[in-house]
Amino acid sequence: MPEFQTSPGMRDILPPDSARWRRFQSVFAGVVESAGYGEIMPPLMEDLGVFQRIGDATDVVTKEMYDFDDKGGRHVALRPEQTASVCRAYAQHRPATPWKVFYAGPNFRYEKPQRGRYRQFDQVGIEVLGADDPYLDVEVISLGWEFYEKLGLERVQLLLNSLGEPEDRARYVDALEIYFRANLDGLTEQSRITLDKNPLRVLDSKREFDAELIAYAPRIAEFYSPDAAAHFDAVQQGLDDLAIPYTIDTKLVRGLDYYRHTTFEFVGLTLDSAQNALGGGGRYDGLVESLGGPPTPGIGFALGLDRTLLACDDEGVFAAPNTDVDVFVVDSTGGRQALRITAELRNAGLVCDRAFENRSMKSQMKAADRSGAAVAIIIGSNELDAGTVVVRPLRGAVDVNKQREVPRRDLISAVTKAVLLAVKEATA
RNA sequence: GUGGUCGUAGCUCAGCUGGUAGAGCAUCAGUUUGUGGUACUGAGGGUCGCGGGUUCGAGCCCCGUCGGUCACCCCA
Repeated sequence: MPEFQTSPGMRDILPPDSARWRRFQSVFAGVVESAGYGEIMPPLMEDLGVFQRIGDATDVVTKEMYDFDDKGGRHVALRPEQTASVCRAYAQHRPATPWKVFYAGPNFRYEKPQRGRYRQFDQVGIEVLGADDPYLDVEVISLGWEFYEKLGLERVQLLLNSLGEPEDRARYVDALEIYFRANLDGLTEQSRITLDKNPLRVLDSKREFDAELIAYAPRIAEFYSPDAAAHFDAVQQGLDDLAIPYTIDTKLVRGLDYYRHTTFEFVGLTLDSAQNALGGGGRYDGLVESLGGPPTPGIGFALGLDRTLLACDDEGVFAAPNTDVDVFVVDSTGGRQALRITAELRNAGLVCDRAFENRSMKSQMKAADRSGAAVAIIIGSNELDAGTVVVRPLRGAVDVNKQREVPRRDLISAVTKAVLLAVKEATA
């Protein structure tokens, strides 16, 4: 065992997984940029207070923050999510509205790690600040939906709910609390603790014992104001217009305190129920204000990379991209020729690799095969003397007769032709 | 944070009721003195997560600890 390993919940993303991650983020960027979203890259670390605005009833804020005093005595924290940073940035820079941004990058939460849950975890997401239009809710949700489609995922379910206006939500919370307090016998110990902290979250319990009481609990829909009901209706109509299927889930209350109106979650149906949330979001307000900005409505979502990739694995879609090279240069004269030839080929736009340490030709050919290259360039003392190189197709059966010796100056054109031919044969 | 479970070569794992460590794959080399996929031969590679204890003797038993994983919790 090596002396040092990654800390718990932290890991190295190695090739070819790293290429998959990068493609994941670029597919996401493609989807949201097509809708006019620009990337925001907030710092990894902010004043602790920025994140405390998320809500002091949440574990994310109270127990899971990576916070410390920096050398200047500032109490800072690694971001546990990015919505708060986006709102802080809005309050700080005051961009024109609606401000549509997306982000991609790591967040940090000090949790006990599990599969699909890490202390450093990547999310992609979008936020829109400064517009309170139900059709914006639909746009945001549809972009998440479209992203899953682009990845190739099919077993994804969209759960939808509305928490109403803040006053609706408050009245509902009161009613819930009264209901649960009158029926404490029907709640598990855990749920009673949750009830003290945040009655809404009792609805989230997946414990069987709680199920019956939750099933007969008051419904948020009974508390909607006319405006809230109209907003929610418009969102549903919009989703219908776009033929995006959704399931109303009145028990869907998001983890963080600042949500109101529309909330939604994307669930991976192939995943175990405890870890099946691929992403979620909703409409919020008060957050910008609490960070020193003007009252500003916001909506957004965040999608977790890890679980989404697990879902992709389950469905056999969005595999790691092929990282094979086009050409592999075999040089049995010591390596200097390979140095010059690879430089030439790369200049011409070809992806190529070579062997080092002057290994035997057989060994270099093996490396060429392993590299996945379509073509090998071989140069030995004969070719060096004759001013030629050997162009050898590598796909298919081993057959020395398929290779050609060409003048050194025809290298680029001969290789390009051979690579194209190999690609054509592969797709035929 | 609480509980269950696992931790042997780079990877996946085997190792009987305790008797001083094995396979497959991978790597390197050779069979083939200039040519890859298959085959054959050989080589390198392990303080059995770490630390204590019991024992004549521990990969195996006991305690602790670290890490993975699962459930709870929380959440993406």
